[in-house]
Amino acid sequence: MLTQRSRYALRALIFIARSGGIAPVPISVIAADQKLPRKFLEIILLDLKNGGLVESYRGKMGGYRLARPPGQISFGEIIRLIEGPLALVPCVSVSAYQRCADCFEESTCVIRKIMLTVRDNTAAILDHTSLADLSIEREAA
Amino acid sequence: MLTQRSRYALRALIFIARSGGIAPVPISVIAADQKLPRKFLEIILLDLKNGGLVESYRGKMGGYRLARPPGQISFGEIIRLIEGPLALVPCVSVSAYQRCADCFEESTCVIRKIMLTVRDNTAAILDHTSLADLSIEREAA
DNA sequence: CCAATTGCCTACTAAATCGATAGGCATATC
DNA sequence: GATATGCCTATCGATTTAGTAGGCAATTGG
Repeated sequence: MLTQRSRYALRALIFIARSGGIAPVPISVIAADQKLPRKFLEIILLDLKNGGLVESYRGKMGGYRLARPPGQISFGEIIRLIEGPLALVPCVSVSAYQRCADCFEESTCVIRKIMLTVRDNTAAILDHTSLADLSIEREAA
Repeated sequence: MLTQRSRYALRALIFIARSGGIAPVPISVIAADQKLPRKFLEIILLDLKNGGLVESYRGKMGGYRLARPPGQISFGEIIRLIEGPLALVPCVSVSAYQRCADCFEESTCVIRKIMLTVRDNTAAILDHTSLADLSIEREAA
């Protein structure tokens, strides 16, 4: 399961993407609309900023904007940034590979084999879906 | 990422499946061969027993055996038992569905849509691979 | 019957993570 | 210079994680 942080991050980014004008969106607006704890959201947005997904502007009329076009921000990148690797075991992670402590031979490990398949499938989906792919909601709205 | 518990559970079960004779396998043998903390492994095996995946026998000549043929024990079932739901968000879990607290409309939620796709793909892989599918290792050994 | 070997049960613990909250400083706008 | 914004530091309680310790219960072999 994803942590609350990741879910909040996704909702905040989707909200920003949809509010997608030129004017930055203040934290308080995001928090109010999405019903997220304001102070907690601050921390998350700071992480998103440090991760290069959003830009921030201070002072009156300040707030947050996407750092790139929504089509270039994938769900995979967001989740990796906030949650960590998509892989279920370290030895199949691309972004954070780590050999298992007492692994005899990776190439013959059954666990690794199936976990690699899972990772590749998951990554294929999450990395090819971006904040621009919000078609369902647009139809509904 | 999976917890250590889940990884240990997988390794223990695979080891039991491979030692797959009539005689039960003692914890100490599993722990020694797989280099797992013995006492910790006890707890995990108890969970696997309570979850109906293994049977235990006490006393001399005691130990653990699979409760079913290896072909009927899937990776999905093991992971769900020890780790919890495969789903990344509760609202797409089949085994532990839960509506999101402040979800307006599930059918139009973008996050839900992609997470459902991920879950279905993951479940398809993990539920259709069982302890009987150890072909790679057999080839190598 | 007794000793050895095995699983089972209870309790405990140290460390990390999770989900926040509080308060004040820095900066930009009007 | 008041106000609205983001930024930084610190703290907190609850839960989870990854174990460890010690002894009781049952089964088997001699």
